[in-house]
Amino acid sequence: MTVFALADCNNFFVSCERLFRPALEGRPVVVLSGNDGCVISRSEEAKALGLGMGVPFFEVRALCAERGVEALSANHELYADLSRRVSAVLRRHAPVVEGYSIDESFLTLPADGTQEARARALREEVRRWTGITVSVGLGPTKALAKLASDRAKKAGGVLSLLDPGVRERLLAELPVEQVWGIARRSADRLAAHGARTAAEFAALDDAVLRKTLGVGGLRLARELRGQSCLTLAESAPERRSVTVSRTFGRPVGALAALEAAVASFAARAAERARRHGLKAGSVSVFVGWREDGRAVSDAADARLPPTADGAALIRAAKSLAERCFVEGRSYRKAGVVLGALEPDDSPQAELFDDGRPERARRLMKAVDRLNAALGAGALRFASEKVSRSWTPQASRRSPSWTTRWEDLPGVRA
DNA sequence: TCTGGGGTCCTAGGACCC
DNA sequence: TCTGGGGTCCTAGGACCC
Repeated sequence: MTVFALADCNNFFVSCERLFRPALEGRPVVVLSGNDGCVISRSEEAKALGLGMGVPFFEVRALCAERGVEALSANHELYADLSRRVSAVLRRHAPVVEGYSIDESFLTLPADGTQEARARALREEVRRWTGITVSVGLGPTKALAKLASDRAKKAGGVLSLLDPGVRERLLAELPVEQVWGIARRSADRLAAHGARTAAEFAALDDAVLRKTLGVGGLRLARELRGQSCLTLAESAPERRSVTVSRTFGRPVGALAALEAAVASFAARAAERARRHGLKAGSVSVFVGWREDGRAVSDAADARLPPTADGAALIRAAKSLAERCFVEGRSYRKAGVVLGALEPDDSPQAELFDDGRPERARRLMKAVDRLNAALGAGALRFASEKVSRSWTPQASRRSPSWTTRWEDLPGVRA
């Protein structure tokens, strides 16, 4: 028998920033999303000031200035690298580690009474080796482990919900919308059946659960009862789609600029697909703008012979952008989604194959190698460069301390 | 007047997650 | 004036097939 554990990095993005700027320790710090739009990570001091998760930065800018809050633009390159390092340590402690998000991993531990000691040891090693603090939740199911990790932060870093009595007390007082997988819509529907706490939710009749929230809801309720329904993914599931999208730094009204943005997104998406050894059989482009104060969007998509060739995907994306484009609209964001992904290992001969796919494959391989050696973006398609007027703002970005030679921190004795 | 039963595949949209 | 970016799964309904 095994138990589930969830290791969750505390205030992850802020913690990453502090690693290389210890002066931020003990001070209120927030990390902002693209265009410095929203608050997406907060230090404990920032939370104490009442800065909420996901609030628009412009609403709290004055408060931040007044209270000396350090606001930083997100540096995902740095966070991704540190996330990999944390996972590497976790893998030393558990045979199966399922990366759930950039800052959370599920793992299993043997149910032999040593779980809490193991969890503490793991937490200590992650801290010592990476500088990141994790909270660990233990439970007989994934949903309960997740719930335990939420509470672990205030309980010394490790919390177990393996004891049924402890579990019952917690679920009885927990508002149902704090359960993993239950948000407002579902909470409203559950309230109609008189279930407002996690315990009341778990106690609902199976048929009612199925009818109200579908199979997912039923599974979740069973998980809260201690009956394990969700298994640990032994290996990462095949990726279904790749999206690259951005809110523009300033509105885009010209087709040429929109096409340049979309070309750039398609190139990045193609790179990501190649990194996963995949090719795409469909491309979709979406654009967003504002009308009477509300956000509206449009999209167009197309099938194409599966490919990971940047040039082919750029061509497709640009023609879709043209299809979406309407003169006079002031676009605020756009994105490219690659779908119908499949492994790129079987060079399935195309009908009327003239050797071009193979040449494109070799070209892309060379581009990827050069960009890996010289730094991302060293080599780009000309169509990306026509206009960069759409580039998002990120004026408060920290250096990529661990992934770019030119950003390597220096140490003075 | 009465209009089957069972299946597949695809897509759009809803809901949720971090 | 200013609200991110990247994902997943499920469901309902339409088209189509025998």
